[in-house]
Amino acid sequence: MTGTVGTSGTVAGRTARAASIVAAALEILETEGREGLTMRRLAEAVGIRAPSLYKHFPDKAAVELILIEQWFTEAAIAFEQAFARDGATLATFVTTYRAFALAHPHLYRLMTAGPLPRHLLTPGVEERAAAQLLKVLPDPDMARAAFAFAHGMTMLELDGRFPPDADVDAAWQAGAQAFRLASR
Amino acid sequence: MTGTVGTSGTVAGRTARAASIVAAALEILETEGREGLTMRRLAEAVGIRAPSLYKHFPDKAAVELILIEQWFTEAAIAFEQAFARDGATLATFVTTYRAFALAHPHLYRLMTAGPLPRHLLTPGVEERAAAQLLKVLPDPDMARAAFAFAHGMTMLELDGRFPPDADVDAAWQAGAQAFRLASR
DNA sequence: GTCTATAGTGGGATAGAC
DNA sequence: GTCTATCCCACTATAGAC
Repeated sequence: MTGTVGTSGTVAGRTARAASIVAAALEILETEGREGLTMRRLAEAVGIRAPSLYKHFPDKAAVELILIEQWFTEAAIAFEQAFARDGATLATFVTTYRAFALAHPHLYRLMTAGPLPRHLLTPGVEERAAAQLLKVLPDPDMARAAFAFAHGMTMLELDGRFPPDADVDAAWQAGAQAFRLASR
Repeated sequence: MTGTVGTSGTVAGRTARAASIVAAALEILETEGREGLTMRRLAEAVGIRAPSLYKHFPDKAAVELILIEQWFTEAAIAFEQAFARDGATLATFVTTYRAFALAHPHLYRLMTAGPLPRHLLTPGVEERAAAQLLKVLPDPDMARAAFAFAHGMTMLELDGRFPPDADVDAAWQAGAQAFRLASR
């Protein structure tokens, strides 16, 4: 039981081929980054020719959007599990945030680069992720500031912007401490 | 007295033509963004053909590097002046930081995207900008955290990632408040 | 649903004449 | 220092046969 039915069986409303395209896209993105994810490269990984991809997705953005949606949900689940395991604290939040981003740097960039096409996202996907932070920082403005801190730290870390001698761990902790103080 | 001497007079060690190329590059970058800045487009703005650019700069990266250097210095000056005028406070820092980034969004992206080629930067350029923040937040870890906050807010704001109903001003203030509390 | 062929666009950079 | 000509690369996407 793999969930497929013949050659056009569906899993979550997508054909098996479409699912394999998304899987390949994830693999390429994670190993080669966003520039590495081209329609030619993607087709090659799946074992077909590039034009055939357009029988399954209208364009490249559609493939990327599915990755983004999938991983918003993955992130929300990661936060939910971490909170259940280690307690819903700011420390847990930043630790989980950082670990997620460092484990999937290219995916993280894809998810956070440019405007979010909210009108194309499944409703609730974004809220589910955001709700986790609001659990530990109920004030929306403070929560957004803390989110910005986490995002900024992540980008600076991924982009290698901190000087070689910087103690990045300590900076994460200092920021968490600041927002902990402010939330009391 | 414009500082030029004949057709190859130098200003700060660069020829007049090279200076006009950099000026045009800035203009294009600010109005059309980083993708708009191509060697063809740049040459057109200067009034020459693209291959001629390579008589003045080894490659495109060299042109971008000069812009980055120039504007690191501009940013440092902006902070120094703001501190002198409004006092060296965290509030002045975030206000100046945000204003600078919003006034030059494409330049800001260029300056902060990807690894800093430190070995190519004039020594002291980066330090001068960083020193300003250390005046108000002497602990280097806390300073880095506050810098990450400012960078994150800026990127989220420039990328249009905040929901339409978010009070971005309030988020900036909340973050500033958090780091102010933590620095006491 | 897959293919071949190709359109259309754009980019950075070099060679060599003047 | 400028030009013309050109290379070589890459990309997204479409048309139409099978």
